[in-house]
Amino acid sequence: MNKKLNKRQIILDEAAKLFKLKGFGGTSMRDLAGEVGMEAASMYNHIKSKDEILEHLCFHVSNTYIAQLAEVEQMPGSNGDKLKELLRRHINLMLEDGAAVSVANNDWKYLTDSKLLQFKEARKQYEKGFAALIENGIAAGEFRPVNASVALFTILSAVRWVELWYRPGRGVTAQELEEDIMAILLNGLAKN
Amino acid sequence: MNKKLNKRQIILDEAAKLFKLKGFGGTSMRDLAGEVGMEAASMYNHIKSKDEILEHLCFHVSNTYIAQLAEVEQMPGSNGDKLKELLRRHINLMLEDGAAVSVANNDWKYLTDSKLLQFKEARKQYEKGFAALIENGIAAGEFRPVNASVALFTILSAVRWVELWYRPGRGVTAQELEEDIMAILLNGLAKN
DNA sequence: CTCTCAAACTAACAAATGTTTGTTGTTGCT
DNA sequence: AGCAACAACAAACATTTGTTAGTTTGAGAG
Repeated sequence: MNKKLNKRQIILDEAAKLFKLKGFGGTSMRDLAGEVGMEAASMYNHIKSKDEILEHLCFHVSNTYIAQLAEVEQMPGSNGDKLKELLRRHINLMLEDGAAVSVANNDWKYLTDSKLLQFKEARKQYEKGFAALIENGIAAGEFRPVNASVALFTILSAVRWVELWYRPGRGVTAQELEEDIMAILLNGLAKN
Repeated sequence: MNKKLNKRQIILDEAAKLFKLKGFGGTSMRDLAGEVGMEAASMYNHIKSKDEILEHLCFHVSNTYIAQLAEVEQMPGSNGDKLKELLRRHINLMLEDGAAVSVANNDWKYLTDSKLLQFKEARKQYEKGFAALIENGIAAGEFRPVNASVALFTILSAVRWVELWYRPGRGVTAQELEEDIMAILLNGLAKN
């Protein structure tokens, strides 16, 4: 009974890796089946369609992000503290589930119709919550009075390279990574 | 005689827009032909293949970046000045040629064989030069002693949202944009 | 042993893909 | 007018695509 869920999970995991590597359009069901170790047709015993795979991966990520936002919003502390914690969790998901995050970042545009709308909406919700932290921080005098949207996208984009670049054991630990990124974004690169 | 170059340019420009919007794999030659205003087969009077289009777009961008690096390297001034100038030009190309930059950022992985290698090499060269500026700046005491690679990718990624987000007349001018981004990256978001 | 049922396979499908072929205007030069 | 080069077209191509149908396999339950 959980054998089925297991095989399904293997397919989803392998799909995330392949989509990250070769893109959604560049990955055929036969490619994926080869990686999983069965024929393409056999996978349809476990998944509904190629689109369903993409949807699962994208919404797994967006749901996690939104849940993290909700948690952080209800924490005590300054806006700076909250922003830092949200960013920390944001980076963490990339480190733990890099392939899925990569797919959600790059291949979401291949979602169809209502699912595409739904995903865009979810992303917008996350960005709105993120921006609110920045705006509140500016209003409270914690942050520089920059354009909040510019700051938001600068920060969110800044951390995107993590999923492209980071591999465990590359001389930089996850902690160092988080610290350096947050140091640059919050305190800047210039010494003064 | 320049009619041919003209049509070819139209195809390349339209391809950049479509690839940005729907991805390389998600754009068929018939889609593109429809946008250009001819049949798919007719385009082969102006271009060699779909791959050639992708190659042109990708290398146009990478060549420009590398040329800008070479120019800035030979300028006088501190490492901070050079970094600032290179970043300014980097952002500028995104503002002026956003679609092509988008393709080079997202669809380069569909390049084939030697072209793929070549592109990766070009990117590495650009990153190396960029990183050298940061390292020299740290050595000279101009910058915080962070990991140069982390700083490099944080900065390069941070500006990537520009091509995804920026549209002229969205309330933020190109100047404000550049200033705010550079302020955050160089001086940080936190007030102190 | 036999029945069952999920999960794998082979084979085939229709649709879409990038590209080639052969042909037909159309333009400009002599 | 006549030739040459170009640029558009329709039709077809071989392949690849995602997916379905029908069949076989194999393990567990009675």
